[in-house]
Amino acid sequence: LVTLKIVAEKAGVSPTTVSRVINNSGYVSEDARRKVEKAIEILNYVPNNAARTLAKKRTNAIGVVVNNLHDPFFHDLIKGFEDGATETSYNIVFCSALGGDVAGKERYVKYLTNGVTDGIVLYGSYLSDESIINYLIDINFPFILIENEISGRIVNNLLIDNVGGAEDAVRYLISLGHKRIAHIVGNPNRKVNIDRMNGYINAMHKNAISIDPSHIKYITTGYVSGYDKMRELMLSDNRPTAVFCSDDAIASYAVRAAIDLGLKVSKDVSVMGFDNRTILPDGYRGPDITTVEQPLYQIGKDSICFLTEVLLNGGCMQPIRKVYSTEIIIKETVGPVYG
Amino acid sequence: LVTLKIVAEKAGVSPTTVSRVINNSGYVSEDARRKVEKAIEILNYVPNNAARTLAKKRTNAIGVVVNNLHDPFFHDLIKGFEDGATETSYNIVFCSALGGDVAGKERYVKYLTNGVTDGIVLYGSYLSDESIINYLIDINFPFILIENEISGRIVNNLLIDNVGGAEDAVRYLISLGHKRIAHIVGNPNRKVNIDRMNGYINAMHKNAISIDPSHIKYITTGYVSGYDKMRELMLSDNRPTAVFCSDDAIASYAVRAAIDLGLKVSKDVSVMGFDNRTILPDGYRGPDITTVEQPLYQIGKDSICFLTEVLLNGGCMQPIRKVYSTEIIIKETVGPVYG
DNA sequence: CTGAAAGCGCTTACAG
DNA sequence: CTGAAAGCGCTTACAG
Repeated sequence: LVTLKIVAEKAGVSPTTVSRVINNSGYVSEDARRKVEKAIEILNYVPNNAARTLAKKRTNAIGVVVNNLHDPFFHDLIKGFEDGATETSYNIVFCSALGGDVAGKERYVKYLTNGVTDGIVLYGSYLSDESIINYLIDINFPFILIENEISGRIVNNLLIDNVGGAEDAVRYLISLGHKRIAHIVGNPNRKVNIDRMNGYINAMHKNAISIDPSHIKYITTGYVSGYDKMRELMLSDNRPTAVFCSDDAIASYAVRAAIDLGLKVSKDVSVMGFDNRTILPDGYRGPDITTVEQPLYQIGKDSICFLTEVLLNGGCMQPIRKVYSTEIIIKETVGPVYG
Repeated sequence: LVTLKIVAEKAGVSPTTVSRVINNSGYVSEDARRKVEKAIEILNYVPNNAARTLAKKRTNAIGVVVNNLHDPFFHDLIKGFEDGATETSYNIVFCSALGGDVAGKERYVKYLTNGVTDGIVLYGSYLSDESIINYLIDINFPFILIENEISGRIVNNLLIDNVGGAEDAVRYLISLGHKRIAHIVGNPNRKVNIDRMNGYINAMHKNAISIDPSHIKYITTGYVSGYDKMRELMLSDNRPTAVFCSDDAIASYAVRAAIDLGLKVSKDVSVMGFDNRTILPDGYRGPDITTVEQPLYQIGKDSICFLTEVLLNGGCMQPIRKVYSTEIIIKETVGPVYG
């Protein structure tokens, strides 16, 4: 193993001087610098990060923690992280917890926050992340939270206006004449789904349309059960003319169900999603889903850039709070109400 | 900041004893253990990984390095890594280099190999990774290489039989009566594409079918140019009846081109891919592509498990070399030759 | 079963 | 411009 000390001996200078040249700090004579650089070259020396971290109390790395990194949902977001990475001098490492595994996520956070990164990006609208967030606050560790929030604690926050976006979506359906609008709700342990449901309710109330309680369906076994919920809705007595889903994955299954029932989507029934995912699960090949777009790429990129700023400015910074607005993307699954 | 020393004071024991209980090593009286555990609990102590790494020369982490983590191609592979992670006690961190950026990849490898991980999984069939691989060998760092190889150096290797898989694919086309079989070749700087091309050539030779040189097309601007290449093939004088593509992404564009030309895929022309990707780029919605499957999930999982073994057994282990075989997956884009 | 001491490989005041 | 020395927060022989 080649250490800084060995480099120093080879170069005929003190370890201090070697340190100065690899950190490009303090005064070093041209002559000394050349000797050190040559020794580094010859010995192929790379500084040990653990030792460096311990001495400097700084790792020069940022951690990104998500659930289910394999999910194609992350496509845009990861691209944002990657592009953010090219604009920061920090190394970026990703950690993934499977499913909604809080314990696994917590383990990674404790790992990353103790001498392996300087800051972390925590993604995910999980209510169950509260303990993790509290931990980060308690140890006063720099982090930025995407798409999550816990009441009463103010942190660096990147949010999407899910309530507003859902409200827009439902208002759009109403503008096309729909009144019997159903809602298929995703996992209620995720704040994002609760917000979107509230947006749905708001829009209905504001337009003085009363909601048939049987028109609100919760998925049970993941987004796949959007299929069953849609089927139930379509076969019910008070069949809705439009269905707003918590996300595109659910919507894709709703569309499949409608098609399998012989319905023509957008004509016989409208289906609207949320997310504007480019990649839908399980090889979906139905019509393109009318949806609400959230700027995931931008958020991913911003999260790295903002966190970099936070780290560089130390504590002397206003907490970041940014709410990204959404946009309706008209595609093929929504049409005017029949008749 | 709460350190081990503070815990020791609080518990009224020496730092040595605290270290023993957090590492569960050596003898500790029940009484001392209890006092230490209580102090840890009260102070909410978490050991500093950098200090630990420096002292133990062991990080208890594994790094996974890939290009373009955002690519949905990684879906199965990442799932494999994640599931592998649940079977090892190592923490897993992912790093992503954008595009074919060797410099970025090298930077991450140098970072990970110097006091941040104990071993790394290097994915990708890039010929240009040679310098990285040589570096890893030179510093004697444990790693496992997926889908890559450099001649003359023996390393832990997880490979896919790309030559055999491609040969099978082309033999399958031949068995359906095809003779004028074209090949659209992906980036020739990736070994995988060269191997598959060799498989194509082998199959043709073994069946004594001569190849029309104009039937071998190289993509130019990424998989999207599969579209143009297919168009050229379909409009050429000696139009092929079947086209074998280096991968499914290219094949998906070839299919798009055929359809846009008014051809019926599988009847007028057969298209075969490689990878059996569940998620095709850019919202592909054509027929399901007949292809060759590689067990990416298994490989991802195995890579973590094998590397864990290597790390636990120190140097005293035979190098790993495993070649995974492939399987033809018949879907909708291949049919018997016309007439 | 326990603790004092040295050491892991760096950095950073400090003195010159 | 340069270097000796202390220290970052742990672990691990070693002696008891």
